Amino acid sequence: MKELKAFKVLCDETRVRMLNLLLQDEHCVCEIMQALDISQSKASRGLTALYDTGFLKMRREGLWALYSLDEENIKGYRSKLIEAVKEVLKGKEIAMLDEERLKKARRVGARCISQLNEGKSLKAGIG
Amino acid sequence: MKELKAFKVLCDETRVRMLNLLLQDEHCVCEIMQALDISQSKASRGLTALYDTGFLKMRREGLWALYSLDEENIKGYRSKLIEAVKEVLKGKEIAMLDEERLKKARRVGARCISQLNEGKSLKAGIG
DNA sequence: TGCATATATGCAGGAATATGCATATGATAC
DNA sequence: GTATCATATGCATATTCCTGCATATATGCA
Repeated sequence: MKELKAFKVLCDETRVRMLNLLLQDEHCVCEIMQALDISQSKASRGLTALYDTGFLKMRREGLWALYSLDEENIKGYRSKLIEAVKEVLKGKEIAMLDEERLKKARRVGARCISQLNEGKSLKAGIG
Repeated sequence: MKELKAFKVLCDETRVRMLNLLLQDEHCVCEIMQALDISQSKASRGLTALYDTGFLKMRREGLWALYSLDEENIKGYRSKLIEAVKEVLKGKEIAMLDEERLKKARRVGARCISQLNEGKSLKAGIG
């Protein structure tokens, strides 16, 4: 029963948090990894899993892989699952933290903002 | 995030089929195991898992453990998940088969109906 | 008391999953 | 071309999950 893969992908806290962030806007892997404070490989794998199960779509822009909700595909059981996810994360402290960190982690230039913030001697200009 | 256990319990085809059967009526372990054509321990564990995650309630009647939907508890994310399950099983061949077999597997006497049907020399009276 | 029945569970083997590390890939800039 | 960057992925390990088998538990009946 292939539909159960969609349930399975949402058993994982990291992936649920990712999906939650992507309900609103499109984001690249490095934004997500900063927002959730996780490793790059974890972020990449999680997003790929959500993509493979039909929740997300992806487009490339330069070096970035930009993931966003695949609205066209969010019908039937997937939309019910997303509603369930929303219910679960509603008012959760961690979800708010994720959103806070996401705000500070926008992809704005040739490098991710986190590096721009931390690095003192980067030449890259922004916006 | 304890709510994710509810997602996890529904990653398994057997448990999803169980829940589906119990959306309608109360049933004992032996009915479920016959309906799904699975082992007793598998049936028991599956039902226990659905119970532990708040989908089912249970009452005892003699030797039987009678499981049914815990309606009181099916609010919020659990109800969304159940809707998702319904969507997934809607029109599925296997779900129909489960229901067919369930009809023939009612608990009606001192023994499960399956044994009553197969055994030729059982004294137990029915109904 | 002793036996039969329905259910629950301890255990073990095997399968599936998650994840860090290192590296590959593919795009961009110089 | 080389170097750099964002992302993806192979590998190895740790952990979790599933399930059959056997057995324990608990109830009912004689």
